[in-house]
Amino acid sequence: MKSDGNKRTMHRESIPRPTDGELSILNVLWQQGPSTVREVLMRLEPTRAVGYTTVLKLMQIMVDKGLLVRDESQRSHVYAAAVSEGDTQRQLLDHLMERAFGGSARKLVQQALSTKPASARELAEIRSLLDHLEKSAGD
Amino acid sequence: MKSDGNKRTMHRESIPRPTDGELSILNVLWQQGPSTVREVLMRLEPTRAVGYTTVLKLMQIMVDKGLLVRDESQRSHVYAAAVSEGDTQRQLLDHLMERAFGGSARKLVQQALSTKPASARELAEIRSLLDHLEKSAGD
DNA sequence: CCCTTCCTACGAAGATCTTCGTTGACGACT
DNA sequence: AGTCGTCAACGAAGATCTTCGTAGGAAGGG
Repeated sequence: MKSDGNKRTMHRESIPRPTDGELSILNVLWQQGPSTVREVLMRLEPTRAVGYTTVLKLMQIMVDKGLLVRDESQRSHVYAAAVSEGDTQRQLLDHLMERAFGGSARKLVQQALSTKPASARELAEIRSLLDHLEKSAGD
Repeated sequence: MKSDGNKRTMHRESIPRPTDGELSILNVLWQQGPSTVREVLMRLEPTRAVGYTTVLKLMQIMVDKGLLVRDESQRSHVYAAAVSEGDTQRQLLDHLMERAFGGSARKLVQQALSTKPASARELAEIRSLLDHLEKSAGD
């Protein structure tokens, strides 16, 4: 019995921001593509002390939340990220910008750059990005 | 009876990252300086639906955590931020950078700038910051 | 003095996040 | 068929965050 019955009928209602634990799982899935719980665990274990059922539970919850999708055709279910890395980064960044930087991208960027100085090449890349933005920004 | 007895003996053990609720209170204290619970509530109410005791409790917990300091010499205790806005921003940003951007400041900055384009003046300010950084960054 | 108002302190409830033990099912191997 | 390893499902526990009701003390006015 497939128990839960996936809530296909559930309205898409914006997907919630992932927690730190969820993000560590998403990072694995973004990096290595669709994976089983075991495969995610293998990747997580070196850096985290975490049990199999813990990861399983988390990933099941993430399916409910809409963060992951699951393929149950195999005995070992295969999970995949249902949200893109970029969208997630944007969402988390926007949230932080609002809560801690008064919505100012400038303050955030300045803080980010002064905290962890990038390499000369990275700075050049950012500068290049600025060039692009400057063309379209009217103030 | 001062009840709790401030843990002067407690080691300073790094101060925890503030939660969203705590951040909204810190924002008030950073903006208007040391304030009573009532004063913080006044500032919060327009945008949030929150009760007096809720804010009181939160601020008391924040004192325990080391996020705020309290002056009890008045009947209405006066609270002040014990952490600077910049330090807090840096802490939150570093955390997000690690968890969601693989520690890359460049990716974070690019995402931030492309999400919410700054004005021409802001871009110029960032460019100026880059000039400074380039001088000191050797890579 | 008593009453009203404002304050702190306390405890508890509900929500969410994280963790894991246990159970029952499946599959392969003997 | 019996055994062993692996898996999903479930439930429960502990931690943290947020909320607020209630109680008791302090201050000020009548």
